[in-house]
Amino acid sequence: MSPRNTELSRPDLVERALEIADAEGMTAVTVRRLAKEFGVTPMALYWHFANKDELLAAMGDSFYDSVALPADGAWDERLRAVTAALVTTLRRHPGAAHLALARVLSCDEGLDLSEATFAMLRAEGFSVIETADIARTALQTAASLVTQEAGAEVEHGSDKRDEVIEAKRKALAALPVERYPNVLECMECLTDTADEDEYYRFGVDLFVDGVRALHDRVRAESRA
Amino acid sequence: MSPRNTELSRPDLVERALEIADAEGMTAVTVRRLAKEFGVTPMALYWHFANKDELLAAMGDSFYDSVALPADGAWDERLRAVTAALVTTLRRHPGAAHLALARVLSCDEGLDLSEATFAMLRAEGFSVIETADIARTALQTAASLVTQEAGAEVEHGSDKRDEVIEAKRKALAALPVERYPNVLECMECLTDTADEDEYYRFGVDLFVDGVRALHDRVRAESRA
DNA sequence: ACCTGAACACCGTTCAAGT
DNA sequence: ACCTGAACACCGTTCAAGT
Repeated sequence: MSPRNTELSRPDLVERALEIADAEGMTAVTVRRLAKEFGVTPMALYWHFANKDELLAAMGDSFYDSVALPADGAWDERLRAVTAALVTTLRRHPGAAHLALARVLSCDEGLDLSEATFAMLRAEGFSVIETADIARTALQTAASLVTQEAGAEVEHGSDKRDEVIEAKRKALAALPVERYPNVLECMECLTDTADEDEYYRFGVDLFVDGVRALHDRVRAESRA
Repeated sequence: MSPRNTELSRPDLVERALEIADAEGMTAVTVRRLAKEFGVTPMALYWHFANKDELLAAMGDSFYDSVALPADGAWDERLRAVTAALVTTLRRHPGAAHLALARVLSCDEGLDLSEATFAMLRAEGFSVIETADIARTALQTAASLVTQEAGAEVEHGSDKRDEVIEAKRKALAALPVERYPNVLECMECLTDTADEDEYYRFGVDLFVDGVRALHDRVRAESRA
């Protein structure tokens, strides 16, 4: 596409791949397409990545570069803070956000984040099993919120998103009112997120509240 | 592969596709592969499905055929029951479970389930936005639990799963103890789910407890 | 109604070769 | 050290044709 005006590099390739994912969906992220973007033959990428999986892994890893781990405050506030921080990074590239899930325990930055979160939860009295589950759920919650946001429709790129959403809305609107009164009542919220900040706050709260309830049970049992 | 001993049909194709997904991962589910399984040319499938997306949609829809919607009990017990019921169906085909997410509001059975769940939440005083978010989270929670279960490694088929998990365990075990003491302590839980029932109970509880906490807040505010 | 044959525009990946 | 050319075994999908 564009003529070679710059050398290839892993970070540049990853960045461009993330942009393509957001613009046209992950299906558009192919070795050949990426090569074309850099004005280079497909096989050139194999010098920088062993294979496509390694490219996807690098894309996943990239999210953990910019996650600030909070050190102060009560444990539940810190848990909320990591979850919110994860949401923030993943939101930068919704189309590729799910790639982060498989990489938490497979890159240094992800491991650092995990270690800090684990330490916090263990110190608060959670068992190893609970700790693993809670930390996994925190990441999963962040990824789900970003990926499943109504109106995000992350599997299609930002190019075709509007028509996909419009089609979905039309399909819902055509539903029989007698049978699906509540679905129709919720139609707006199901196809569009009116207040994004509120949406993410709600989702993170739901998770943290659940953990807090569990925490209270754990404390109650240990006192008994 | 096998010679044509039976006619092609949508349900048979879907069933076989789900089996392939579990055995070898979703990447193995291709039009050509599926055709080969039925001893038929790839284009034969295009009589039964408009395209591959429609096949994937039908796979996703299939999960909602067997979800029992509970009618009695307290609202939180019913919410727990739907979530658990979702877990149960999705667990039948972990490799394809994520396909159910995009289809809740796009097939009759999914819509029926949604309508019943929405009605229950609305009757309990949740707003339309809260209702939509909670219902979405219930499904997402179920899917995540199934997909992210330690030792499930759903993206690789059941054939290569063991070596992938072994590799992951080895990588974690090689980590420096000074830097990752808590990760190492949790290693077992991160690579294997010791008690599956407990794992799912924990995950569903975490979600329902979160909703209950929210519910209490809603009630407290409406009284004020 | 249901399936095939041939063809097209894509994939990821190899390997030897160029500079 | 970094990239190319040619080739291979795959994809999904079309369209006209067979029965």
